[in-house]
Amino acid sequence: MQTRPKNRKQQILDLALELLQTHGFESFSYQDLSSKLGITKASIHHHFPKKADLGVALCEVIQDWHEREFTRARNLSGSAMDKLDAYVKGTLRYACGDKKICPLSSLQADIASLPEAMRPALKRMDDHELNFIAELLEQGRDNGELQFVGAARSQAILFVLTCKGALQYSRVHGSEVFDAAITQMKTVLLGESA
Amino acid sequence: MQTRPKNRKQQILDLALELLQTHGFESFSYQDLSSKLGITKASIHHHFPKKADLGVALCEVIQDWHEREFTRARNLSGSAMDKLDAYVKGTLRYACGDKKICPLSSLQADIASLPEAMRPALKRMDDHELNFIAELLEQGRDNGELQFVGAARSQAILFVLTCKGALQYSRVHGSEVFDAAITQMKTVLLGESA
DNA sequence: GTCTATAAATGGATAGAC
DNA sequence: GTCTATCCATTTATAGAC
Repeated sequence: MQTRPKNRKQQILDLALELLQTHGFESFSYQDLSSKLGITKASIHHHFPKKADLGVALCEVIQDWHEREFTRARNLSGSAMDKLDAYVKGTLRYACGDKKICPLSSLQADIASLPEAMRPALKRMDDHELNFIAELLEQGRDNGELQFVGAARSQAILFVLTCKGALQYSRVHGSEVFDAAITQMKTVLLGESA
Repeated sequence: MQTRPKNRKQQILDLALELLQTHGFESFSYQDLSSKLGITKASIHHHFPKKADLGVALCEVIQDWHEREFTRARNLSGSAMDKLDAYVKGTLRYACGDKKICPLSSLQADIASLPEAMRPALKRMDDHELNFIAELLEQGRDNGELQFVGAARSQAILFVLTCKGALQYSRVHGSEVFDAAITQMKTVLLGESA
């Protein structure tokens, strides 16, 4: 309802994140941002002088979001599967929607053209996420709730790749692919009894 | 050794495919092609007037490659797992290498900015590939070699997403991720006895 | 913080000579 | 089939007024 938004910088970041997830970092321009926000390109440059600056700021946004979401999922009172579900449905699916993919997947796809400054941040976030999922899986196996062989980290890789790949496929083929992938994944983890 | 290559058109397509896998369709230019091939942009336009034409031709190249590879894998005398392995190591891994991802993954990532004419081709190829893997999985389950629950198509989704996601991750994090993902995947399919 | 104006580079594309 | 030359639009980025 406010004509003058309290924080223009945040507004730019919000839109940039959306465009990152729908089009990719190299495929949206300051033009896109300025026209959709109703301000000029020069104004965007005032907040983020170079596109690499915007990219680094975007990485911080994603990192903060991950930390909040991981803490939220960890603190749930339910089972390990409930927490994994909170990650998949709450974090990934909610933040992505039908036309968006995971921001980290988007950055990975553009890796060859990405500003140098963004790469360490990307690696760090990927690792952070993988560790979080591995922790939940380990927990679930320890209390007899989940079943899988080998290192929790290996199973975490399988889990994360499936979720993110499912989002990418769904954007092209519809959400049934996402549902099929997640259901199959859960069935396997719960011991193949279904 | 020939100074005048027999088929310039094919040479352009070969390079374009590589750039598609390393940088993405929107991230390589006629400039890139021309400088690396030692001819001018105008010459590339002679063979492919618009970039969408090049894109459609690229889809045909990928489709042909899939058909050859799928036939090759089907005709192997080994087990279902051997055929899946031929797909993973022979088709995907060989064609992608350390710095390349699956061309279909690359196109999926760029879907929002892709020329209209390429989209139906992408959907068709994704389906074709999924059907092929589902067929191998079904075969393996029927002869008692592989174990999984539910529809073969659902398990095929899991399988394909894992392989392609692993390639994408490996480009950023190194090939250990690829190996870990594939090993874990196979262990699950072989009945979790390892 | 936002604007106008503009620079400098790049990308896709075409015309016409050889 | 390849070249030179050129066009037009877009993109990143900067200078300076308000």
